Amino acid sequence: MSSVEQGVQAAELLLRVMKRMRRRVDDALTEHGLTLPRAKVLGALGDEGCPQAALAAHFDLAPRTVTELVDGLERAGYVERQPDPDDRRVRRVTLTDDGREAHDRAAHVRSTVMDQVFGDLPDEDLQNLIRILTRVNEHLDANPQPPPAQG
Amino acid sequence: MSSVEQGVQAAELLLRVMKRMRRRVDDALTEHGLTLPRAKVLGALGDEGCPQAALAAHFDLAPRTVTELVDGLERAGYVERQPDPDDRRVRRVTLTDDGREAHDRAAHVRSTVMDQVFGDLPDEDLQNLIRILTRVNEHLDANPQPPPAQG
DNA sequence: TATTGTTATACTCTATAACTATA
DNA sequence: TATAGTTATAGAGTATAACAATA
Repeated sequence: MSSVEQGVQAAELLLRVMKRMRRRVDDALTEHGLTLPRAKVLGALGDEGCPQAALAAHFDLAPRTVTELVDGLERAGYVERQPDPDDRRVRRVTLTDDGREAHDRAAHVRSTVMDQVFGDLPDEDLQNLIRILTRVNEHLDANPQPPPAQG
Repeated sequence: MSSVEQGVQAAELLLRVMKRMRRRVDDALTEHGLTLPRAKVLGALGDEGCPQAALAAHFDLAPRTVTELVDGLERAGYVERQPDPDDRRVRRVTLTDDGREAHDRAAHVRSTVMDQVFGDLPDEDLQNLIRILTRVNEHLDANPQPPPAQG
């Protein structure tokens, strides 16, 4: 098999693993009243909260998208929007006690699923996997996405 | 580092690689008038077309979702709905010539991106990656998702 | 009765554009 | 002028429920 074909095969296996992992995390989070994007937002909130623009930058999302995610979390009672004393345009998103609990549950869900997925790999394979994926990520860093053709 | 922590680290790397791969494929498909789910549907259509229920079963989607995807492909001129001579309830989804071309472009996009992502890995790493991911998939097969708790 | 695919409805994630309040 | 976040609008993906046509 050629190297390109092997690359495609690896990518397909990766897609398959990811889809199943994602599905398991999604289902478990749903039972805990969360979605993956919302759980990530909870995870990004420190103790002092965070302006929405910082979330947009951190997750590379449009401001409107952050409004949507924060709306959902606020409806669920997991965050509150609080005024920023230094800049009246800013609304700081802060965790409620329920939000902190939800975040802890989400973290537990995540590590449980990761263990379900990778738990039976021998240490050597796990280390190899980490090394190879790190290399792939570095390759992606070094080869940014080409912009759309202009012609 | 514990094995569980390594599992979490591997999962995070995997998520990161996947997200970037997915983003590149998405962007390239957008330039070709497609989305990932729609491209997959195109790929599943043989020469004789396919009833929508078969697509729903194949991709594990609700019938309503298939209606939506096929609507989009039909608007783009990539598929047509044709009556089934044997069962008047059934609408067979068939590729148009444009649809065939779009599918070919999508396949090319996919393998190009896969090569961008994995193309610089040494053969040994690629083979290891394939072996390890195959094992993970087998582990997932052997450990189906537990149903939601009933208490 | 069961199946195919629809309309009706809804939720989430994502986005752009126009706008308000503020800096 | 520029920034933060909103409303308005849109499109994609996903779903359930009710329904019509057909088997």
